[in-house]
Amino acid sequence: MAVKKKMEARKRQIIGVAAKVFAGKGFQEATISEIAQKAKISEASIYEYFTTKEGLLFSIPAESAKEIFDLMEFHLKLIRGAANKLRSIVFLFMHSYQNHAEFASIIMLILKHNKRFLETEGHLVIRQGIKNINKVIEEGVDSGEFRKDLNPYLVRSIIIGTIEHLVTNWIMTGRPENLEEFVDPMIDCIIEGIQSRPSEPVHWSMRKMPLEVKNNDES
Amino acid sequence: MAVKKKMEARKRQIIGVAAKVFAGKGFQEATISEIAQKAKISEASIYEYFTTKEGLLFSIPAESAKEIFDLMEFHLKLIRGAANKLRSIVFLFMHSYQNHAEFASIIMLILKHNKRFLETEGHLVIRQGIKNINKVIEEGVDSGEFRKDLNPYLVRSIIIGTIEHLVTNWIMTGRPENLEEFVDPMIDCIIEGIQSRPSEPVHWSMRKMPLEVKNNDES
Amino acid sequence: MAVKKKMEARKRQIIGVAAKVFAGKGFQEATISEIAQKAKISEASIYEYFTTKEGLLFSIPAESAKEIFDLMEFHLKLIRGAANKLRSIVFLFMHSYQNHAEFASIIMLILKHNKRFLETEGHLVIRQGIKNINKVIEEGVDSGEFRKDLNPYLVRSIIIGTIEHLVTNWIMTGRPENLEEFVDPMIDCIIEGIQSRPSEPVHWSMRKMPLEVKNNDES
Amino acid sequence: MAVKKKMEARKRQIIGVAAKVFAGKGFQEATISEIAQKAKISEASIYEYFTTKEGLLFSIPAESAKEIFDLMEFHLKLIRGAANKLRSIVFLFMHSYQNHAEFASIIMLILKHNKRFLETEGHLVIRQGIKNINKVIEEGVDSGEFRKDLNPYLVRSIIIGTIEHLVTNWIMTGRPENLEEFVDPMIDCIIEGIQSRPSEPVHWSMRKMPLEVKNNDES
DNA sequence: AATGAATGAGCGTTCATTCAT
DNA sequence: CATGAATGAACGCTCATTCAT
Repeated sequence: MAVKKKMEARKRQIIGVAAKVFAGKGFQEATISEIAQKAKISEASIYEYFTTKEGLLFSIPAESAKEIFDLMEFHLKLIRGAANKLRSIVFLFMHSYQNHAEFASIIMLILKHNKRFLETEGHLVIRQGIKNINKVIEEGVDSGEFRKDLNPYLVRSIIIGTIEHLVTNWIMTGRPENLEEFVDPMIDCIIEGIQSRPSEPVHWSMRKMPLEVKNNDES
Repeated sequence: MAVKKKMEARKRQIIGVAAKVFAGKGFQEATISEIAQKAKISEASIYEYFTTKEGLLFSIPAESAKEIFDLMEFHLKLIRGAANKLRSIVFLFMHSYQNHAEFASIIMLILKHNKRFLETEGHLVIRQGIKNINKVIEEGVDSGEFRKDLNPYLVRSIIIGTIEHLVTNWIMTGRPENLEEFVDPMIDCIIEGIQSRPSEPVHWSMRKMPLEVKNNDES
Repeated sequence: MAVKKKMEARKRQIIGVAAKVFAGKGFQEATISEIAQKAKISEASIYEYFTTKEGLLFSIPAESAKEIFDLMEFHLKLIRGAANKLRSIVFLFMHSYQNHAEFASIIMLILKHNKRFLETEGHLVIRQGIKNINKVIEEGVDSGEFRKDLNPYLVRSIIIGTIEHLVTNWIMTGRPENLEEFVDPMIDCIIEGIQSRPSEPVHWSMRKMPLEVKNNDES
Repeated sequence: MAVKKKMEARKRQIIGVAAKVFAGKGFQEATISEIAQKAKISEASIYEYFTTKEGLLFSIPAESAKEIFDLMEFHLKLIRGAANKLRSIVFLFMHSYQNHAEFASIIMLILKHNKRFLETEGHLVIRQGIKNINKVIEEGVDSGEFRKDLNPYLVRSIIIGTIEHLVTNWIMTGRPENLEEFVDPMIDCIIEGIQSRPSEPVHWSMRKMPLEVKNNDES
């Protein structure tokens, strides 16, 4: 058991170092040699824990992703109203990416475009998470909070696409400094649309319920 | 003149082949050797036209992108109303990507994440094109068609992010088969929002106006 | 320890093969591939021991040179008289080059003209050795054995230049077969000059003190 | 005829440019492309005048060498005394190298070590010139000016070796700045030897006939 | 005579991966 | 469990040289 623990710890350590290196240089530019050096381990030893370089890459998001989506699921149970749930989801994404820049880099710049990753367990977690978004949208439609004629796949694509675009831009250019500040305007925009209206009745569900009242202690 | 033409033709031919290969295998997986073979040319000759493998890659979008954005600019002059213009823009993107799958692959899966590409002339064209979207949004805000409190960067991000997400998904999974059918729902969604409303007055600008029939007489 | 030894042995083996190949074909004409083949090792393995082809080249003289110059220093301590010391030095050079033709080739035909080699540790050893010649000349001047008005740099240049010329010629043409036979006439010539004299008093220091059991019949 | 002239001029121009490039970068680092560019000619055209890159290299010294050795022959006829003739020869070499640094570089760093060059017409000229030195030495021996027991090959090697060493050092390090100031001390040294003598009878031929005002202080 | 275009032939170097110890 | 040592397998890129025009 202690042995298993140790192995798990070692594995996590390698993943941590690999995440840094992959995020910094991309998959191809990164080398096992560099990862080994920075993890103070031999190259050969890395192959004791991971079958290939790509296998190591694919192992990176598993934990973080699970963490995020578990948290998401937890939050969604506490919140009422599809709009507020969406806001919570978007916030959680933005917050997580903002505070895990390496994770964000790896997801947005490397894994998102790797077809082999799609069949990975790491991606399974992500797919599960995305289903939650679908569920919330459908919930909103069913409850009458959202328009009946919505295409949930499209709405989900708008939400995720926007998030990914903002995060990718943030990674590539460094701007904007604070991703979270886009959460509210973004949700507002998606909920209400960009069209101006004579008189805008504020639906109850639009009352912002700030997420900030959570303690987010990440080391 | 004929000489120049010939060189240009050769160059274009190489670009065409390279686009296919890069789109099919990604940048790293693709080899100059394969491109040369398929272009029925020697590897060395490729280096007569392009300085490096990456230089060749960066040369691919230049023309197509310019074509698209020129067309976009042309259309935008003919269309009245910011919403309709946005619809036109989105349609043009979707249509172009749909009909240039390789171009789409290269942009979405390879170039979008290459920092060196950002400083390329190919990217300059794209940046110019994106400015047009900004302009349309600002125009809509100024004319009162859109809400005054919009953050144009955000709106642009929603539009581009959504497009990129849909296109990327389309490339990665093969579905949905028809990108263009997303144009109207997407624009509707973004303009009106996803919120259901008691009575939804249709703003004049929401009247769908097919792109092909220009000249919109708003009586 | 045994491990270190093995690596060192391997390294030396590669150096040995490389010396042969470089000496035979010159630097550019030689290929890593050939060296690897002859050393019965993979090309990649060579790069485990040496960073570049040039690095491998530069590693060749290090040991041999050190050996020679150490021996020189040892001998110089045993010999009295600057002239005899010079004779010893020249003999040692000629003897070494004669018996290490590859080493001679590499030094004379390849390294001597490589500016990057000047900043190498291998060259450092050589510079140290040359300093010894300077010291002997200065010693001879100080002791009155040599003329007071000598320019030591010039004298050294005469000695080294002559050696290099003879050795280079020997490498390039194969003649003369025996380099060592030039040692005595050369030193005599440099010590006494080529001028004929009415009566030539033999200074005590000119008594040849042979390094080897050479028969020097000075009648 | 005018055509021939033009071709000759063109050839000389190419040689001039090639000399600069080869001297500056060495044979391997130099490229036909660079030479062509600097000569404002196409690469292909160079091959109208020279069969190969090496052929071009070998063509460089022909003229300059002939010039020098013709001049040498001319001078030697005017001078009396083997020692003075040697002085003149050495001066001519040093002077020529000093004033044709590129020529010096090419001879000393590139051609001297090329076995194929030995069979070239360019080398023939040089061999012819060197024979003159032999002749002078033999003349000196026959006339009694030099010792009877001299090995002319050795003496010649001392002279040429020293020159080559000084020139090579000058090229490689940039010092000493004035090669000519070595002529007198060098000849003195070789003629008289480095040995100090109780009373030095100055042979008439030793009267220095300074070509330049010496004063040789090199650090 | 001049050259634009094309290429054959190589080569050094990198790295993920394996395996005996 | 850890790793030192070895390597197979590529690949991008360079350049001297050729030849049709």
